Amino acid sequence: MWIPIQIDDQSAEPLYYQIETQLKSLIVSGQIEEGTLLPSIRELAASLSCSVITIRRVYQDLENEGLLRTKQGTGTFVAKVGTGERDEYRRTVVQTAVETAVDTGISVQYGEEELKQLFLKILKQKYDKKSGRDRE
Amino acid sequence: MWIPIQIDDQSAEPLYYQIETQLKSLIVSGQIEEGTLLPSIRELAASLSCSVITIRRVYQDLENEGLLRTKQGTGTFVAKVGTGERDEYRRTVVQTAVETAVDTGISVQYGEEELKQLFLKILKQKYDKKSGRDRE
Amino acid sequence: MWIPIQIDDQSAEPLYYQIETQLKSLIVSGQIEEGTLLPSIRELAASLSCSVITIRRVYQDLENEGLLRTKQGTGTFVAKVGTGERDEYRRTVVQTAVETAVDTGISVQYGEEELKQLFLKILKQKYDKKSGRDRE
Amino acid sequence: MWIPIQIDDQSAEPLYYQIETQLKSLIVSGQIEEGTLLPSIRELAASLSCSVITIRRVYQDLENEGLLRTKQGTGTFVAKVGTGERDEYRRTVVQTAVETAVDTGISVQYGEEELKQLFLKILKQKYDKKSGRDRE
DNA sequence: GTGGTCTAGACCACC
DNA sequence: GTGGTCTAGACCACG
Repeated sequence: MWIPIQIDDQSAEPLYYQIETQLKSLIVSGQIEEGTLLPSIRELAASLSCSVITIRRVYQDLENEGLLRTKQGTGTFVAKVGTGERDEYRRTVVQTAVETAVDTGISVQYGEEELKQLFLKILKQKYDKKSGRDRE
Repeated sequence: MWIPIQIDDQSAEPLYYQIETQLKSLIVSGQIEEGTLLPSIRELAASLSCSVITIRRVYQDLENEGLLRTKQGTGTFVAKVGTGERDEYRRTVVQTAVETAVDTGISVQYGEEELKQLFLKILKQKYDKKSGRDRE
Repeated sequence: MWIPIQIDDQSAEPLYYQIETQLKSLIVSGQIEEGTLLPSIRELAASLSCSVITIRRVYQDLENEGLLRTKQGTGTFVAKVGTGERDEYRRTVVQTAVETAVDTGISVQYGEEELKQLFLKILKQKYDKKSGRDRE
Repeated sequence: MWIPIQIDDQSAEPLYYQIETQLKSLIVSGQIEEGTLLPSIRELAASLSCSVITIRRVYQDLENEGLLRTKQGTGTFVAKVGTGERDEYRRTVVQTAVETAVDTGISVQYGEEELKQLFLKILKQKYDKKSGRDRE
């Protein structure tokens, strides 16, 4: 099974973190359905050209968070979690990011209206670009 | 001179980074005027209960970014930077944070309208709270 | 990997600065190719008999200048920088040194011809010595 | 007596060093004649807006080098030194600067001819500019 | 193994 | 008093 994960070599973010974040997003947003069997640690490591240790950590972390489940000798699956729980997670992640953005604005003395306009501009840009990509 | 910096011991963010970020905000937002003599590294270290080396690093980093200027035997000053440059910096920082927030929303399949409403809600909350504090 | 760096204990120049300057020269002149994995900070510190912190500072400074890229857990690499940028850097460094020399001459009232002859003499000396060394 | 010394606040060079270097140049190049009575420490400090400590250090250093002589209760004079000695000093200072420039060129793999052309270009520029200023 | 952070403490140079 | 350099050594995070 093919998993769409992009690694940015230039980024300062740790490898495991890049992979973990993206995989998490795919799961909680429903782009990978529950019950799905994920690629083996070795496979995924190979396809991302990174160490198995790194992937093992990712799977481990997500299992600890209850998003994955490992069956000995079979592989790693996306766990069945309540829809409410998944939505909760999804909401939390976005909310945190938005709060950070607003806090940043406040910290450098951005006005409420000024910040709102900036947000709306960027929102439009990004979603226009996205729908462009989606149509392809 | 007193500088309002809050340290969060629980945070995963490195100490030096917390201080650096806050000091940077104070400068680029104009809350500390250019030319101001900052507290000595020993003073600030004492008042934040951390090592002088940590403060030294903060001052040095900000000097490398052109926000501070240090003179041996005299002290550390807020650099005189073109207003344009400072505004530019201020804008970049906020824009990056907003972009990250929107990207996060997209990554977990948030709809444009849904994300907009969430943002507006948080924006209102935070600015209401802020104006409450400001009136005190 | 072995890196040819000479330390002069007698010099008034700070240790970190001597190392930094020489490493920078090696990189911008192309004597160390881009992408090369440099020795670990501990290794280099040992081979130069100095503290790891001194080397760490060197690597960090050069990373801030965009000449190196470090990845935690992996090591420190020579960054892939545009050739133009590297040439630009190389030119700037030499130009500054030459300007300083000429300014010094002017400040003590050297005549143009007098300074030129002195330069040509020293140029010849140094390059003759160099080509002698190169042949070895 | 007025002494033409420029202080660069932006420079990383220590204050005392900027002053010392310029004063030294004025003396060894003969722009201030031997026997001249220099301004008092307080006067010079006032006219350069710096600490008397800094000027005291400058006078002290130059006295140690034999370029100045202090008479109790009278003031500080430019010492009478042999012309040979003065020329020797003048030559040394320029030679060192030129050697540094050539060394820098060599360290980043500049070719002999390339470096020569760069030098001649800068030499011409600077002396043309100088003679422009002199004619004013 | 790698780099990243933080500490305490020393000594020097500058003003 | 100020900042600048350097040290030894600890502990953590990453691969």
